[in-house]
Amino acid sequence: MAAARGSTALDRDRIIRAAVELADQVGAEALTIRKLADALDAKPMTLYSYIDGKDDILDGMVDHVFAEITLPDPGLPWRDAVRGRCVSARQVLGRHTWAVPLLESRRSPGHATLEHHDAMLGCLFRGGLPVAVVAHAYAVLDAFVYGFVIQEASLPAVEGQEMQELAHEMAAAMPADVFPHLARFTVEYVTLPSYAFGASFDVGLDVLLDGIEQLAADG
Amino acid sequence: MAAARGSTALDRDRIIRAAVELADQVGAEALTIRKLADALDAKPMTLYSYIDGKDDILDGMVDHVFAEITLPDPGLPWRDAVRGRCVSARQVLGRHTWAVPLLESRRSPGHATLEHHDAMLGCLFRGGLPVAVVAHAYAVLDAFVYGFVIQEASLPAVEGQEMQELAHEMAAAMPADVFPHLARFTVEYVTLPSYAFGASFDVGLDVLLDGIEQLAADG
DNA sequence: AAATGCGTTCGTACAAAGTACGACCATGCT
DNA sequence: AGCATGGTCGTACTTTGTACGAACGCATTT
Repeated sequence: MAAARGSTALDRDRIIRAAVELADQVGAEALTIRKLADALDAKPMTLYSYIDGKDDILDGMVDHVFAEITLPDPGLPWRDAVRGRCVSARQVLGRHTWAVPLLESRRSPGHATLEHHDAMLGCLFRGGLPVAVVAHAYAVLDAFVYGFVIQEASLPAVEGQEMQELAHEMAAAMPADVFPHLARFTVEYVTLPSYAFGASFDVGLDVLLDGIEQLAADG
Repeated sequence: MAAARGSTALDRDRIIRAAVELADQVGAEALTIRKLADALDAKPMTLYSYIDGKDDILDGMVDHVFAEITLPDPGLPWRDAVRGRCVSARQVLGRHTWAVPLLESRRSPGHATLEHHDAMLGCLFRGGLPVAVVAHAYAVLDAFVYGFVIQEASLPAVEGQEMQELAHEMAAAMPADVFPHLARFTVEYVTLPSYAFGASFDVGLDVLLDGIEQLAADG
């Protein structure tokens, strides 16, 4: 009964956690039952006693990621609370970039996911926003966060030394006569040492929060 | 030499177009070389004369989708032009929901993709926005569009009769003591006949455009 | 005209992956 | 002791991408 190797007994949660870790390392496409089993010191078929096929694992992984995101702090004004959870969401999804595309395909939200959504709505309600504004705020903020993370993930580099080198390469390779504005943008902005794609996150987030406050005030 | 069946001769473009069509019907995960070959009245291996593995097809598909998006109209004020292209982008990506997750994983942007980005930057530059604001505007708007499409795609229904029925089911199944705010939100808002998730798109888009104008004005 | 070569097509086959099936085995209950 | 139960996993089937090389048609060279 006691598992060999120093490993703890297998259970669904341990499998999910190992899957998340593996996906962090090799990406979601490269996550296979066989590798996962290896990582758990088990054989592929053994996992099937605890999980209901690969889709079940993916569902569990998404839920696990949601659980990592800090919930909006109920003690804070709604704006600060929401801001905090959006920043956290970006961080977490940035750690698990494979998760964002998965959010799309998963059909059955887990407990942590629902919990999370509930907390967000509660925060907005407590802020006194009208229902319609709550709905828009929710949709719009999450769209922004998801989309931003997708973009960050698709960038080969995001800032710093590596980014600069890459930007210079790109600038050199970019045919300025075919894509003049792209070329200009790269040379005039992306190659600057101060360039950081991520800076746009705070800008966009604050614009949205301002806008939502405005909607609530007009409402 | 002339292909049998009424089909035109094979070439890369025709393969990509068929792939897009197939993905629209069966989804990106279910897109296989074999099915694609069938759709083209060819055998799997035949495709490899024109394309360089499946990844090449995926790259081509992404580029094809970009080509479908209406470019910002150079004759319009930047705000209207950008707005128009964002609306178009949402429509196009909504038609090809499989494309959004793909944007993340693809590494080599095609010609249409670059063309598209160039046009967007050109539009913003012509509007007289400072480079930094252009960068933020670009990042923030695309984040919003991508993220919104992802969310729309993950919803089982989005509005209308079907949505209402589903919302009622959800409301009935939702344990109000565990997820009170989610329950309230569903009952008070989602079940309304007027509910339409998509309405938040315009709200968010205008908030962002307002914010960008403001950034530009502040210098 | 014959030979040569090149581009296209595709039959075959292999490797990787998900997972159904059923055998094996330790545990605990009667 | 005998038996049921639940976890483990060896085996094997299916689906996928794609390497390999044979077959074929056309054009160019000799």
